[in-house]
Amino acid sequence: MAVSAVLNGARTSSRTAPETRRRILEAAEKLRYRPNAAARALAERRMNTIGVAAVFERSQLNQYFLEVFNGILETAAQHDQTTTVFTLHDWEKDSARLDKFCDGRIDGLVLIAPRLTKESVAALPTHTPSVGVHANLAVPRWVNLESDEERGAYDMVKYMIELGHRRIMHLTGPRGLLGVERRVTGFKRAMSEAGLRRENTIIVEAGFTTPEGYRALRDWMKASSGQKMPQAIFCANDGVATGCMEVLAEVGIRVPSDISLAGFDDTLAARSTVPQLTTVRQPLHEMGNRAVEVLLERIEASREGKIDRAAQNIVFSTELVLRGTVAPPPSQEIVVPQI
Amino acid sequence: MAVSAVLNGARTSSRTAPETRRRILEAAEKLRYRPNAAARALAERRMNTIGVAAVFERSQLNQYFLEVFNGILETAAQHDQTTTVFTLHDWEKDSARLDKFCDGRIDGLVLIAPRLTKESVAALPTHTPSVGVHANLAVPRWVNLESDEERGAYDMVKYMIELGHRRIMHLTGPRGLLGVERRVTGFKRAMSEAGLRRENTIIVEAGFTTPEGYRALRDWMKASSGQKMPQAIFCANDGVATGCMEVLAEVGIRVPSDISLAGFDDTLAARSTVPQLTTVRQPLHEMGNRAVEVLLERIEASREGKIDRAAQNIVFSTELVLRGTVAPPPSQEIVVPQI
DNA sequence: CTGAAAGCGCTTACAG
DNA sequence: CTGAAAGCGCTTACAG
Repeated sequence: MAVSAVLNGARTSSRTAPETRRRILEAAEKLRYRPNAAARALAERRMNTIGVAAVFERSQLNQYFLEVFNGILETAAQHDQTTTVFTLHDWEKDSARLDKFCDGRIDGLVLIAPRLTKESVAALPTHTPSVGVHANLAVPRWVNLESDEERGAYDMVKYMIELGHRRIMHLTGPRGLLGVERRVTGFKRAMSEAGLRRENTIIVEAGFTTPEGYRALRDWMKASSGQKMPQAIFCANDGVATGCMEVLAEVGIRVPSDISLAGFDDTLAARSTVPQLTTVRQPLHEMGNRAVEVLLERIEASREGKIDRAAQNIVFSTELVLRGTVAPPPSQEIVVPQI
Repeated sequence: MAVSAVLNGARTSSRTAPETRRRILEAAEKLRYRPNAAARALAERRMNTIGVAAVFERSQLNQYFLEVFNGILETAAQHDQTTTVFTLHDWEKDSARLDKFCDGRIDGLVLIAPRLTKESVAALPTHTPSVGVHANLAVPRWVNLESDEERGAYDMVKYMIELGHRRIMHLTGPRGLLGVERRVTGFKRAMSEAGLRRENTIIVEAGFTTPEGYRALRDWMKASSGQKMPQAIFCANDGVATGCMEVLAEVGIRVPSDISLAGFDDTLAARSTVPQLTTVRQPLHEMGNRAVEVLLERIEASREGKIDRAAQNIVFSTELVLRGTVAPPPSQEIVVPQI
């Protein structure tokens, strides 16, 4: 008892005699004593650990994940929480495994970009507090952090239009995902507000990775040889935009003098191209920070018995980041070259 | 007892009567029973968790880390181990904290690119098995995974020389680090074997990040205005090479027709530039895989009382990855422009 | 085949 | 101010 009190310092009122205290400290030092985390966790019923679940594939090392994760690590460390990572291969199949992780080894869970279905929502852990970042659907009694992607897309496309662009392509992420559809909606809204219709609007599904961006643009160009190129391409994310840059470089179309190109997210990838990408910033790092704060609040609440039943969406604003890949359109139309 | 035996299945010989077994399973199902990980850890004296320690700064989101980490996660998951991450701000100051993490919450620790000093080596956890990846110095009784960086550098520079390059710059990482010095050594060896001396050899310290690469080349050019540009630049890593591409694009020097450029590591960054970077591949993902395997062996050994006292270095080979940024030098010398 | 008991290493009322 | 005791939820000999 005395040992526990002394060693935990502030935790309990230290009402130990100085001499006893000294002896305890001395012995602890001498023995290189370290309290055992598992035993403490068992007694206190808390691990001081939060879990992060994400799909993490070798093939698509994920800039997006890295930024959010970094924010999570930062805030977790500030609160003396350690972070453990659970990798899934596939949200559809693996969301059942989530429940297994919630076996006392973590106090709460943040799900990064989960792709949930109605069934998998039912399988979500119920005893362990959790929050989502960019979840693809609303979950009852859940907090989800998202950003105003529609607005971001709208702002970017409007900016392109103001520069004089008319014929604009949108290379989308995997259709059906909430965030993807929001970007499509923003794109369409900006186009139609400017009176630009069908013939100027090209929507092609790509994905979220650089190879997918490369493929999508290349395939479209193959199929459209001899037609007019778009004057600008608004991409699903920075990775896709990078893929586009490769295609364009290969065929000798220059960015931004011949064609404008914009990304989304503002990940490290946006600063790794030459010229650097004009993009829509989502505050991913801050969202990671916030996810942990919210989660910690929920953990605290559930400990005090007041389970927070209010579902809420926390919406972050997006921001245009103007760099080197968007410029006024060239005076002459460019024709899709033979590939 | 019976419950434990049944639920753990293979673990103990299941010698339970079918009827008892059925009842147990049924009850477990009905109650949605989940064994408590902390209690199990306490009883079994193992967490089935490995720790990963790395410096993880907001400012320099680290491609290198991401690749190694991904390999670690993969192998850990295969062995049903969870992975927890400890972030340090600074190896020098924080290596004392490492010891605190080793309080029973992890069974072993992998240190990613630790920058150790003699003092911090002494403070390294002794009871918890650990391995290093790219450690900067040899630690007694330790396993360190590294790659043949000298050879990688040598091969790349030799390749440049064979293409006809004579005046070659090496933009180094932070001087003093083992890996950095090895690359410098490989560079120098290739140069001197080819009979290229001082006047053709330009060594400038940069760092490991894109902004540092940008700064270093730009500063050098500022100070060298009117002199001859190098015909090729061999960079400390892919991030630095990306920084160089930015500078060169700004001043209108084309890669690779005017100047050749090579990176190191073959991270995602090497595939995000246009044209893609010619680089030296280190098998980072595989090194992450292997680190976990070795660590798990050591954990097992230490459990069986046979502490493995043999220090060993596991050396992976490097490999030239020829992409788009290295070509024969131009016929005319290029002069450093005024910046 | 089954169950009572001790122990893993802590924390937290509680009685002195 | 101090220490004996119970309990956190498991596993593992051990005796029946």
